[in-house]
Formats: sequence, structure tokens, C-alpha cells
Amino acid sequence: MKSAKQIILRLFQYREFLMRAKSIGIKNVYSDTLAEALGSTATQVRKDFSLFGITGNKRAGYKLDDLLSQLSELLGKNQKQKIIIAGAGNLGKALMQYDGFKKEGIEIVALFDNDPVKVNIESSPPILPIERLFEFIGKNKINLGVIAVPYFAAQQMLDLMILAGIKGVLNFAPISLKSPKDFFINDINLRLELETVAYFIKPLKQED
Amino acid sequence: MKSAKQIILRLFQYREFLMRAKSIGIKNVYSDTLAEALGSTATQVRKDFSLFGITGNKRAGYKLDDLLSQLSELLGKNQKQKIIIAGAGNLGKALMQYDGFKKEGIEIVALFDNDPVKVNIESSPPILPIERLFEFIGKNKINLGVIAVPYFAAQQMLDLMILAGIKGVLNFAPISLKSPKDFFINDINLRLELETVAYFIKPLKQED
DNA sequence: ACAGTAATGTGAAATATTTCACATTACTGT
DNA sequence: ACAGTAATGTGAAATATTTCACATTACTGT
Ligand SMILES: NC(=O)c1ccc[n+]([C@@H]2O[C@H](COP(=O)([O-])OP(=O)(O)OC[C@H]3O[C@@H](n4cnc5c(N)ncnc54)[C@H](O)[C@@H]3O)[C@@H](O)[C@H]2O)c1
Ligand SMILES: NC(=O)c1ccc[n+]([C@@H]2O[C@H](COP(=O)([O-])OP(=O)(O)OC[C@H]3O[C@@H](n4cnc5c(N)ncnc54)[C@H](O)[C@@H]3O)[C@@H](O)[C@H]2O)c1
Repeated sequence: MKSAKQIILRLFQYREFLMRAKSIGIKNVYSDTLAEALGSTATQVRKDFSLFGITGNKRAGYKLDDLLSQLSELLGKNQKQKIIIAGAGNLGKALMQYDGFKKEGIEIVALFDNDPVKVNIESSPPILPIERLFEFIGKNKINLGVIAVPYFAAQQMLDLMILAGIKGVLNFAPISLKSPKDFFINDINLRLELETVAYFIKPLKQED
Repeated sequence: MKSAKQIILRLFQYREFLMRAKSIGIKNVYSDTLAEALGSTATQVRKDFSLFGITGNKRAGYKLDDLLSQLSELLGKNQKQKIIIAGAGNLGKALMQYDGFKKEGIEIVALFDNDPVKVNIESSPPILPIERLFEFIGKNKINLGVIAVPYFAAQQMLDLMILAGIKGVLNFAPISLKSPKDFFINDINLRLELETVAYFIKPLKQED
């Protein structure tokens, strides 16, 4: 099984749509429905399912509840996920205040910062001094971290997290981090994502 | 020329690294240097360049300044880019306060919100009432927008932006938006990005 | 001056991903 | 009861992307 990041992201998107469809009372969907919703194709949808052994009903599409539970199981959404965030700046706090994680079983259990002004053990989740990161990860068996510190602090933060037992991170620092092969890093560089849009909307010169 | 989003993103990453390398006094780089820096391969780097007609010096790699200016030209970084943000919530404000855009020629000229409490025409950039979005885009010839409103408001926001003359958006709302074919949308769903990491660090069952 | 070599640049091969084409199947309607 | 059909599921084909292999070239060192 390859499970490239792309396919997994699509499976999450299918699930996302299905949950919304369920909430408005829909009971059955077709590969076509999913395709339409994501701007993809019906074949793509069925191929994705086929790759993971997810099946529907010939002629009658997919029972929404069944499909949803198959996807949830596959994607590991039946377990809760605790995460910590390194860096309680603009982005760290935006994530902290976002209310969309909880209902998907993602709990931000703490943020960490080296700026005493940012520290606030009373907030929910608490913002703790960075010195407590290592111990906290171990004690609470956290395996997923978010890196929202400036780029020059990102590698040391990652090293510390790895040492403490973290297995994968979502990294917002605009720098390519080094890690062991079995460690999973998902890099998101928001500025580059913005610049990419800018590139594609530029009037083309003589490209063909 | 295909110019898939992926390649363009890599070109931006090369540029990113080169700027940092330049700042520490490096004058020459090799495809190997770039590959190492991004966790890619030297062939990939040269192939990417080759596809866009970027050339170096056989045997002597690339002169950093030359390469940088070729990439900058190609990626359209010689022009400034003005952008607006719809939604001055957690994420909109995080972007507003981020200081890394300006030095890359990206200027957030205004945010827009329908919550009077959020509006602040004195801030820099100003947070304006949503009613002014349409007129503002037209007057200031903005062609790039960011969607940072809740998902239920995202499509109407996009429609409005398109009507006003926007050519592409970075969309944070967790929903697949409909737009004309020649309109460019870059979707970023932060929750799914986090869930993807969670998926990959799960102890595998019997996948092979 | 020139041999050795370490780099680029790029077709071709390999691999990954998407799309096509169609056999299979179960529902629907009479 | 059964013919028609509208859907799935999936090998095979097509396409896209990455990697290989190596000819070319210009620098380096003597
Ligand atoms: N905010 C954005 O819109 C945006 C856009 C693109 C990229 N990014 C990147 O995301 C990351 C976070 O951005 P931000 O805007 O939240 O930055 P920020 O400066 O607002 O916050 C960074 C936080 O990290 C803390 N910090 C610094 N060094 C630390 C250390 N060694 N240990 C612990 N904490 C430390 C700081 O005290 C601060 O609170 C940065 O790498 C930034 O380049 C952010
Ligand atoms: N903050 C995060 O970490 C995070 C994570 C994942 C996804 N998202 C997505 O990003 C988007 C923004 O998230 P956020 O956390 O900033 O949300 P938020 O609720 O903090 O901010 C949304 C803002 O949009 C404004 N708004 C609502 N309807 C509007 C309308 N019709 N016109 C103009 N303004 C309107 C609200 O007043 C608010 O200020 C949302 O779609 C959210 O689902 C955010």
C-alpha cells in the first residue's frame, strides 16, 4: 500500500463532505456526488476507495453511514488525538482559538513559548514555558506537534520534540527541517502558498 | 509548459533557500546544495531548472546571484503584490500581523469583516466593513484575495470577489469552492493537514 | 598546455498517478 | 419474473512525474 499523502488528503476530504451531507439528512451518495463536491472525477473517487478496499453497492452507490464509518476507521478517526504547539505567537494562538478541532477529536493540550510574557498557565489550553515541553510530552504521551516558532528556532524545536517522543509534526516555519527517515513532517509555508497563487494569476508571457 | 503547482512551489523553495544562502555570504551553489537543502535530489533540481530554461555553468554550478535573479524574474517577484483578506478572525489577524510578507513584496492592503466589533479603520492595514469590499477591489485593482471567513460564508465571499475582479484566492475555509475554470484557487485546510500527520504516525495495522 | 574530473543538461527509462473502457451487478419499473 | 439500466470496481492504457544514465563541458591542478 502506497498511501501517498495526496490520497489520504482526498480520503479526508471525502469524509469531510460526507459529514456535512449527513448533517443535512442525506442517506446515500454516489461516486459522482463525491466527485462533484470535490471537483474531481467519479473514477478517481472509486479508484481511491478501491485502493483501500472500501466498497459500495453496485447500482446503488454508497450508504452514507457505512462509507463514513469505513473512512473513519481507515483514517484512524475513532481515536482521539492530543497535540501540542511550540510557539504561542500569531499562528499558534490562531490555532489555539480555533474551535473546529475539538469536534474532530483533536485536542490541543498545551502550547509552549520561551517568551515569559506569552506564558499563561491559566488559559485553556495553557501556554507553558518551553522548558517544560520535554517533560510534558513524555508524561502525556503526546506524539503529534505543531511548529509555530520562527524559522531560526524550528530545527532545535524539532530535535527536542523528537527526543521527547513526538512522531510527526505540522511545520509552519519556512525552512526545510532534518529528521530521521521514519519521522513524518508536513510542511506548510503560507507565504509560498500565497506567492504560488500570485504566480498563477500573473498574465503569462510567452508560455505555451 | 505545464507549470504544475508542485514545480512552482519547488522553484519558490529554491529561491527561498538562495536568499538565505546569499544573506550568509554564499556566492555559488550546486544542484546538490539545493537538493540537500530541500531534501530532494540533484537531478530533480536540474530537471526543474531545465523545464524553465534556467541554466548554470557546467562544472561550476550556479552563480547564486544569477540563479536568484532568473528565478525571481520567472516567478514574477519583481513586481509587488497587493492582497486583501476577507475575514478578520483568528487566521485573518494572524496573517495581518505576520511581518514576513512585506519583505517579499506582498502587501496586505486591507481586511474585511461583517462584524462591526472587528472593524477598525485606524489599524494598519485597516479592517473595513464587508460592504466596502467590492468597491475597494475595483478601485485599488486588487487581483489576489484570501478567504478567512467561516465555511458557510466562503462561497458568497468568493463570488463577490470574482465579480469585483479578483483573479485568484488562497482559501482557508474547509469547503470546495466553485469558480470559473480560469480562476485560480489554492485550498489549504489546516485541520486536514493536521489529521494527515495524525494518520501517518498511527501504528500501521496490516498494511504492507 | 592539457589531462583529469566534477559538474550540468537532458533524452530515455522507470515509476506513479489518473483516466479509460467495460464487465459485472443489483436495483427499478413494468 | 425479468429486461433495461445505472451504478460500481478494476485491469489496462494514457499521462505525468521522477529517476537513471551518460554525453558534454569548463574548471582545476600540474
Ligand atoms: N503568521 C503567519 O501568517 C505566518 C505566515 C507564514 C509563515 N509563518 C511562519 O509560522 C511561524 C510562526 O509564525 P508567527 O506569525 O506565529 O510568529 P510569531 O513571531 O508571532 O510567534 C512565534 C512565537 O514563537 C516564540 N518563540 C521564539 N523562539 C522560541 C523558542 N526557541 N522556543 C519557544 N518559543 C519560541 C515567540 O516567543 C513567539 O511567541 C514562523 O516560522 C513564521 O515564519 C507565519
Ligand atoms: N484558525 C484556525 O486555526 C483554522 C484552522 C482550520 C481551518 N480554519 C478555517 O479558516 C477560516 C477562518 O478561521 P478563523 O479561525 O479565522 O475563524 P474566525 O471565526 O476566527 O474568523 C472568521 C471571521 O469572519 C468574519 N465573517 C463571518 N462571516 C462573514 C461574512 N459573511 N463576511 C465577512 N466576514 C465574515 C467573522 O466576523 C470573523 O471575524 C474558517 O473557514 C475556518 O474554518 C481556521
